[in-house]
Amino acid sequence: GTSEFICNMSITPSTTLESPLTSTWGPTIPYHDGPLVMPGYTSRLWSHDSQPQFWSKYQVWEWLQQVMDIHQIDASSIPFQNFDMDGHQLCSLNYHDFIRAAGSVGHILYNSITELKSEIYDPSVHPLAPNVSPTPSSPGKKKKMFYATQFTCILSDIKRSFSRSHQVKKHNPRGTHLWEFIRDILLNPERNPGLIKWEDRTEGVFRFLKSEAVAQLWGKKKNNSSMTYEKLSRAMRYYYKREILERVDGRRLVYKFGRNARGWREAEK
DNA sequence: TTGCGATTTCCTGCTT
DNA sequence: CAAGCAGGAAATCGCA
Repeated sequence: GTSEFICNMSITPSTTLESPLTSTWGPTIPYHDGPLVMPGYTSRLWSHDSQPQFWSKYQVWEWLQQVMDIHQIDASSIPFQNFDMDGHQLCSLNYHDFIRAAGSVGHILYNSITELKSEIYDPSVHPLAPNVSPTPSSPGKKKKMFYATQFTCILSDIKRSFSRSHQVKKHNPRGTHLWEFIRDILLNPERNPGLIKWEDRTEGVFRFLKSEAVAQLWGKKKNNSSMTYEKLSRAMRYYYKREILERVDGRRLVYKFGRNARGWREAEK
């Protein structure tokens, strides 16, 4: 096939709509299925390549989403509010803390963060032919960790491709659907510049405060500069039939999450 | 290449 | 009148 050069991470100058949201919600990174597995797959998922110790709260939250996604676990199965912390705090948690905070999923999260803390990935190194010295300041022990990490990556990839072919179909990675995009804005008040607001948090009722701004942001995510609230709302209305949203009549710009919308509740034990 | 899901685009008509 | 809301119909796009 034709191979196009996709320039998707263009950094646009600040506009009135520019917000912290856009800097971390870049477009999904395209990739082709190369060899057997992809090198550094895990690290590639994180747009923030910084060390977890320096993550912001939002990055921690993003990491949670990614880990849950990789392991095909529904995001609503763990209480995200237990991870309302920045990277420094996250890194200070021990194994039992993770179990306490996330139950059975705790060990997965613990393994992931331990892995990320232990080594800096080098995506340029192919795991099947790792003949590059890792980092300047890491002799023997760290080198071993490096290979262990790469091995874990391979395992993740295998697990992932296995899941892909044998488990529940998953058309899009988490966060690419409109309702998830909306939900994620709602769930990050500190990064939500008054775009959408909860009307009834426990009932899942919310209202657009800046409808066109949200549409622009959505358009930006989809690389569609001509997105409007008019068109976005049509997509929202399609969700009624699928019960991802419930109808709220009489109130303009107000919607409500339906039974098929996941991960918006604050505490479901 | 085809099929399908999830929008995107456009539109007519109705409501606030 | 300007925004929203309702849906139908058809076009797109990415992915399997």
